[in-house]
Amino acid sequence: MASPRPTSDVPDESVTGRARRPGGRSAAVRRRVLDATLAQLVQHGYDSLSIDTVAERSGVHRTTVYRRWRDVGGLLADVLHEASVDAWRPPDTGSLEGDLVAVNHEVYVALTADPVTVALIAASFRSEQAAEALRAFWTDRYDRCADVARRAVERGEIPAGTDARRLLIAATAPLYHELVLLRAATDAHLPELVARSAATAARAGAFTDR
Amino acid sequence: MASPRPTSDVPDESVTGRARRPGGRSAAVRRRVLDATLAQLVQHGYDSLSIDTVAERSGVHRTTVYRRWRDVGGLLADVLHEASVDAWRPPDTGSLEGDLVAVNHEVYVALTADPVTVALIAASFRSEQAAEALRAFWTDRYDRCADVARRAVERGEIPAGTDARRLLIAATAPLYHELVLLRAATDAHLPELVARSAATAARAGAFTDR
DNA sequence: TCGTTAAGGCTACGGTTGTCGCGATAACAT
DNA sequence: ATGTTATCGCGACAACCGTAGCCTTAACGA
Repeated sequence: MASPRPTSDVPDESVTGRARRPGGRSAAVRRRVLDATLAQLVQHGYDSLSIDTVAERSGVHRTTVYRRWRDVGGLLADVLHEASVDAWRPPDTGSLEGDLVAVNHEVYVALTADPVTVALIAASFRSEQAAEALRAFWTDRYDRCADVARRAVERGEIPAGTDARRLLIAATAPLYHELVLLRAATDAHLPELVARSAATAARAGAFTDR
Repeated sequence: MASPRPTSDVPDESVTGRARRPGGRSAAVRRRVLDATLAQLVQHGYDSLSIDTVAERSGVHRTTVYRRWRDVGGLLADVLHEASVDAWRPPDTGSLEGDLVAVNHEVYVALTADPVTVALIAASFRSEQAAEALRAFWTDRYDRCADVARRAVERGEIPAGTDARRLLIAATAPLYHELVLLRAATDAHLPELVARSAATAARAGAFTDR
């Protein structure tokens, strides 16, 4: 006994293509596969994304991709994971309305110009990994956005006790609803309109507990 | 010439499994297939839904189902189409808040207890037919909900000029967001909470134009 | 340097998915 | 009644998807 060899510990991050021998080759494989995934997605859209196309494009063997990422959702989850390890902070424009408008513009761009976001949402219905990655990503972002509400309270714009998460969701959800679920005609100043509504609502105390 | 034979008119509703000879056999086939689709969905979930399973279950040949409905999205679109031809009216409880809460309870049930809704959303990412059917369904429902806002204006609860669609979306979108996109822990009184926020916002004039 | 072994490459296989062409059947018009 | 033809059933097919087994390569530790 004694020395606990790392034979079967490693928490379990094998989920996102993480390897126990990440040096050299494995890292190169991951890089090639993720690059190929993103390139394929950008060039030919979500429907073209399959393990096979990514494998061929990356030059990595089919079975290897299957083993490490399991399915398309796994690939996208890893892409998102890599992209979301950043120092993103919510905008700080000096007013609640300004902050919310800025956030919504980012959401708008993500939903209309960035194929990864929509692809991940689509994949989340067919892959538990994708769903989990998306949930984690959004939770993280909404947590970081708590500052927006906190600052607004400090400035006296909105009542103390305002629930930051509810406020942020009220500000962004209609955008997702229109663009992702309804796929309605995209009105270019919808982000502003929705953000302003949410700000008004917050000022009226719509998101205070109880 | 003369007599315009119905050889190739029929607008184009062939999209939803509609046949040009709907009598007897075709009608029976449609019935069996739609019944099988719904039964399969209820019993084994969306993932189990494929043209093949539905065909086998219904006793209709694979190729026939492929020809008339094209893909799973087409099947679900037809199921929805059949189910949504009803006389649904938005609730009329006597107050805006009451109406919104009632609507949200219906949405909540649809998203947590009715497999068709979520299945259709999932399918809408992979099938143009499903996306179109969903868009049409929601447009229709939001249109009917305009009464809720109209009555609230008449009662003097909210300002004239309130945009009914924006109000309704503000009331329901956070629910879709939490349950469908985030798949967050389902808080049983979330529908009420969100509806009340929207009512407060509407009273504060958050949804008036400009 | 060298042994251990995780990870990648390869081949092969069975199941599923979507399509095509043909012949049979029955809906509808005359 | 009878002819036309839309629709269905059928068999076959290629393409794709996911997995298993086995061998090779190279990461890592001693």
